[in-house]
Amino acid sequence: MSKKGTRRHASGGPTMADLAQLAGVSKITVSRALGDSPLVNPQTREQIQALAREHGYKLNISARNLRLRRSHTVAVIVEMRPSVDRTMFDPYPLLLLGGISQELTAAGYSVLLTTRQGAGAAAVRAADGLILLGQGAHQDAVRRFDKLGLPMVVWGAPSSADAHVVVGSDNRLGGALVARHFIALGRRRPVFVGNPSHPEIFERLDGFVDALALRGIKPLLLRRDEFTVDSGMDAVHSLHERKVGFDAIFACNDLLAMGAIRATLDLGRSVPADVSVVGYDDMPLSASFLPPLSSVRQDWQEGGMLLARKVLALIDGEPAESESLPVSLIVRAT
Amino acid sequence: MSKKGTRRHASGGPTMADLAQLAGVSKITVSRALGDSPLVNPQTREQIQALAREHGYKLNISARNLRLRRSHTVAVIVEMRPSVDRTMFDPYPLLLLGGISQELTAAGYSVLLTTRQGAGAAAVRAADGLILLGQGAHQDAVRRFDKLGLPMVVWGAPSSADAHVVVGSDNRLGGALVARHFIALGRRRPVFVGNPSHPEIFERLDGFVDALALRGIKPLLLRRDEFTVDSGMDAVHSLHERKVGFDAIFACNDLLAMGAIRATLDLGRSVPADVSVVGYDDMPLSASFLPPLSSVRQDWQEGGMLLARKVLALIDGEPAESESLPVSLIVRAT
DNA sequence: GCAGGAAATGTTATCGGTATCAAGATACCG
DNA sequence: CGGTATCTTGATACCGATAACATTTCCTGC
Repeated sequence: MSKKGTRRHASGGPTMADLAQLAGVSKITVSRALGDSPLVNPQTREQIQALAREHGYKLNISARNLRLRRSHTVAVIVEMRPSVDRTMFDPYPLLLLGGISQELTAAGYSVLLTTRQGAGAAAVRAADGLILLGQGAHQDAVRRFDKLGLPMVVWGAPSSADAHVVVGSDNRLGGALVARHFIALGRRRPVFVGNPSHPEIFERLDGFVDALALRGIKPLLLRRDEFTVDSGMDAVHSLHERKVGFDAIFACNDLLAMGAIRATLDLGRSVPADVSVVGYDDMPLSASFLPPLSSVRQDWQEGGMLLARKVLALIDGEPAESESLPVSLIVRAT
Repeated sequence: MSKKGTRRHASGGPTMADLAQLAGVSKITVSRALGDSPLVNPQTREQIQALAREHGYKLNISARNLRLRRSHTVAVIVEMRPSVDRTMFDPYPLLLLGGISQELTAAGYSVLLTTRQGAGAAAVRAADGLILLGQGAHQDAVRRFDKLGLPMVVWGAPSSADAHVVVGSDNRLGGALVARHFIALGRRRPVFVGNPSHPEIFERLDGFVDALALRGIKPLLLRRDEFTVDSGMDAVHSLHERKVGFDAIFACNDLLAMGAIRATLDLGRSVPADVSVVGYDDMPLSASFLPPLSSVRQDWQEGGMLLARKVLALIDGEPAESESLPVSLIVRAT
């Protein structure tokens, strides 16, 4: 009596075959009904869908992926190791991930998260596409993944050397905005603080230098590898010790900027009367810093969504080009 | 000449069947050889593995998962929407993710990242296990995922109401540490600033209150829903307006603490001479704040790894219990 | 009344692996 | 030398879905 023929699977619920038997139709009809195919009679479709709900039917993705020869998955490879290369060490990557995730799930894709180390896993090679985050300083890594031959999009600064699609915020523009701001304020001796060996930072510097050059101004480059408050303070102190004059500071991160401001104040000079300071990233804290910090803001979430849209385009065989997102200068008290 | 018989697949490389043909053996032997099964002749195995390398063979995970009836995947569901509920809005969740990812990939599992919104996707139901992050304020969401019947582990504060496995840092201990610190300093009128409707925060408050009660001290609860500097300043100002006396502040986040300190100084009182302040999370900036902020530190990465180990245990049918990670009070100038 | 066509459903094969059971080869035992 | 144990390999079926082609049913119009 209890032998109905269904629910014979140790683990997992009913399959399409089970539903088919219950509904008295064939597997393929169930498949079509659940996929809202116009090929099935609306009535039949309703009936089958109701049956599926009732029995808690769950599509087996592995089977579908196998048959369709695609995984409906995009692998996101991040550099998570907290290191001097701060890129993945602050809040923003999470927003980036959020944007990616939002856009991909909306398109019916899954997000497979991996670190560079774990990226040898078979699951990554099975992905339909790849998104690389925080690999800016590792061009070799980029090339390694490129060899997988998968549609790939990279977050960072566009590089003329390689031909992959790069999405990033417009770091050159960021630098230029700050330069123009300084020029408008009549500053003559600006300093750039940061690590230009990182491609994105280099772009900022480059845009900064170019825009200043239009007025015949040549900024001083003060290289600092760590993006911390202490490092920012240290930078200004070193300027003072070397008796180098300056009236404006462009720090390529808000923490550096805060340190620079504090050190400047320590030295008895006023911000912004004597020295203008602009940071980068506009972290939430910056607005409440004393004095409120001017900073360049980039839209990380939008960046994530754009990354996602580009891979999806590539996956669908459509062309996609590198793109830079606009940034904006938030002028506050400094 | 170019027709070798293999590589007839439009997309993707050779399959086991191809290798089998090349090696003159059967599919199953290839499967065994690549899986290092002791059933195959070592010589045959070498030969087949060499062949696989040479032809760039890639295992098709979907096929394997289908046959083995498991996905080797753990879904991580996060609350990404930046909201007043700050949980997923600061750097730390990324460290959590890092720990999770590291541990799971090491175990040969993949990490599927989803938001709560996208969590209806079939891919999530196909996962072997679930990890929930930042769902503290949404017990209903937890229950919803619980219904999937998958091995599940939640990050947050343990709840007596539900029976799932919870991993979190020991928030009660955090509160108690701060309380003891205040007691040792001879403080008598402590204030707690934060939003105790969030379970984790509530635990901090609870530990704080209990430890103070041992000395007959009853702290003032100052509820603040936003975890920002401004909110912290506002909190202290409201105390002042209401002419409420206080000599210690426990803010459940460093930004609140910074705001509180600043407002206190604005009111002409000294930190730490007149008022002691302790924050939570020990963000990188806190050490360089002026004055350097005392804060409770939790090990997020270790938390992530622990979460991962727990799900893996559950997946393997082993028991797992809720666990709290120790926290430590970093005493600085405040 | 029957050809022609649209609509609905079914049959069969297939995606790429792996478990099961069977079988051939080789070695070892008394 | 027959019998059994060990090692190695293979044939077959199957996981659960879908594509391609086949079939049936039911209309429509001449």
